[in-house]
Amino acid sequence: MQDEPFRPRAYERASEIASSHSADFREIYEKGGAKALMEIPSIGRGIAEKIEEYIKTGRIREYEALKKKYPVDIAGLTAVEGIGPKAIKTLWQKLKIQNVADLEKAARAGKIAGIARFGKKSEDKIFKGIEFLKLSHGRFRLGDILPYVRALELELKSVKEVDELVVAGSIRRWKETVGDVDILAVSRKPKAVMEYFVGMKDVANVYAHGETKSAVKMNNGLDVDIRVVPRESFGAALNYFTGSKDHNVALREIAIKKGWKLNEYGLYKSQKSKAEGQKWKMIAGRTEDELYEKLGIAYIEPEMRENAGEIEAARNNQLPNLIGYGDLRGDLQTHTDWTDGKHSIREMALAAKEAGLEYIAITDHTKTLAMTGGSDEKKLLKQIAEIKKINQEFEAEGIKFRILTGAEVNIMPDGKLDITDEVLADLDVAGAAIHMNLKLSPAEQTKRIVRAMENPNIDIIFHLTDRIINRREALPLDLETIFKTAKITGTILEIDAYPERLDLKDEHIREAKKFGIKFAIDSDAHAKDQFRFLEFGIAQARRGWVEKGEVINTRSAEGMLKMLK
DNA sequence: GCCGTTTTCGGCCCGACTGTTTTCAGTCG
Repeated sequence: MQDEPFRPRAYERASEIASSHSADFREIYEKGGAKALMEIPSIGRGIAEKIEEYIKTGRIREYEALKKKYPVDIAGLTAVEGIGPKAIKTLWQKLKIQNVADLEKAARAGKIAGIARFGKKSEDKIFKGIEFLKLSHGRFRLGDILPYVRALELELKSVKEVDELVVAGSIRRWKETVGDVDILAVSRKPKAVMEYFVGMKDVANVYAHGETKSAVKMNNGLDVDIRVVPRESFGAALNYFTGSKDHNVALREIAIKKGWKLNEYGLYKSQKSKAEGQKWKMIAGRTEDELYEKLGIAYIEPEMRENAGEIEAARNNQLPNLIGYGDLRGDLQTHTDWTDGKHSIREMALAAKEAGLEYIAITDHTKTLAMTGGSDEKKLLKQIAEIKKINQEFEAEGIKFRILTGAEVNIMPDGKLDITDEVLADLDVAGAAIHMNLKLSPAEQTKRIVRAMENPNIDIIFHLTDRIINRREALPLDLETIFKTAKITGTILEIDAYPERLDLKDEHIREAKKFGIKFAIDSDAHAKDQFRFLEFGIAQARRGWVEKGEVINTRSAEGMLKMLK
């Protein structure tokens, strides 16, 4: 708003670093002062001093002075589609608009159309923007919208002017929540594709309808963007449209250092000719592989493109060899109609086999999770016998599949378990998890988990942080202590693939890896069609840079069991 | 405000679409 383009970006970058940094800035400051903060990338003297001022006094004077100058809800107003800093400044100066409520009132009174550089259309757009803001869902959980997106993808692929089409953006990176859907298409008749796209029957609003780029909102509130490029630019466009933005910017900076230029159409080398001055010659862009190769770094999988060290790793040929989507041979957390699952042990096993697995562990809930009808020792022993029987039937019927016995044991507030060690010792796979008493202090929660891991019969901690995406915060845990204990006790940590959990999440997985911890990727299936969830877990593992060897259920049942306590 | 195997000063990613404009600024991704 003050015509300063770069300083705000520097602060924005610093704030992103702060929110994703594994250690708390306050602790870093207390240990090493402002100097230690300045060692963090994107934190220089200026911002380190601001952080210091904030830690010491609880406020930042410059920020408060700016707030006085513009007593305006900038974050709220920019959330209205089409409203940016310049518009906010004008609206404040001319109409004293401070927040979205003021904006709505002014638009309703027809006051906006009269201001310089605003017209009737701007006013309508603001109206619409506010309406959509009220309906806005924020970010969608990937698992909730992926089926819808795949149907949309199929529909668009069937359009005859579409030669090629792919869903890019955060969906291709398998980010756990999705802000909008980015679709890339190749077509020789982009206009026809655009017309089909904005005319789809589920479209609620058209934000933009251009020759090669359009944007709409669907009836379910999801924003979808499409972009059409020529075939020779497909790789560059795919890279550009997959993001993340930070990853793209970093790639462009590599190009610039070489004196080249990277955009969504390709990688270009400058050619000087006397007659025409500077010209750009395309040197890569048909495929992503070609693009990375020309930039001089190894190909980076979409799940890793967050500018979180992957470019450095690619430059040094130190990228991990990520676990693949077909690498799982078993599933170590599944539920049946013995507790809160929908289907029988046999049905679940056959569905797992159908999904390409060789074995599953049946891990129904235990007795203190009363609402699920959790098992006590007696019921567990009965289930063990039943599983043995089904395995024998399978053998007799020539069905090559193994069912392992197990449980999802409930961890009590003090870290004790609700099943005796004697019975736990009989199980093939004993997982433990927190389901209640979520309000304990970080120290108590951490102690609780540590105690469960120290039990020699507990092989795996299921969904460690107990978060529900978009609904429930992760437990406040001292992860360093937990990861250390997991390593020492040989406890496996689960990557729960249930789409609303995805727990551990990507950043925690990367952190856990540093301690040498092994993982299990489980569906947490409560019905026989839920083995499809495993791909979300694998994606999350890939986002955490996990290799096949670090996941115990990529092994055969025999090999996997040897990895347990 | 940050940063530096081209620089401690002078850069900072790049292009499409829209609206209000007669050539472009603002917004978005």
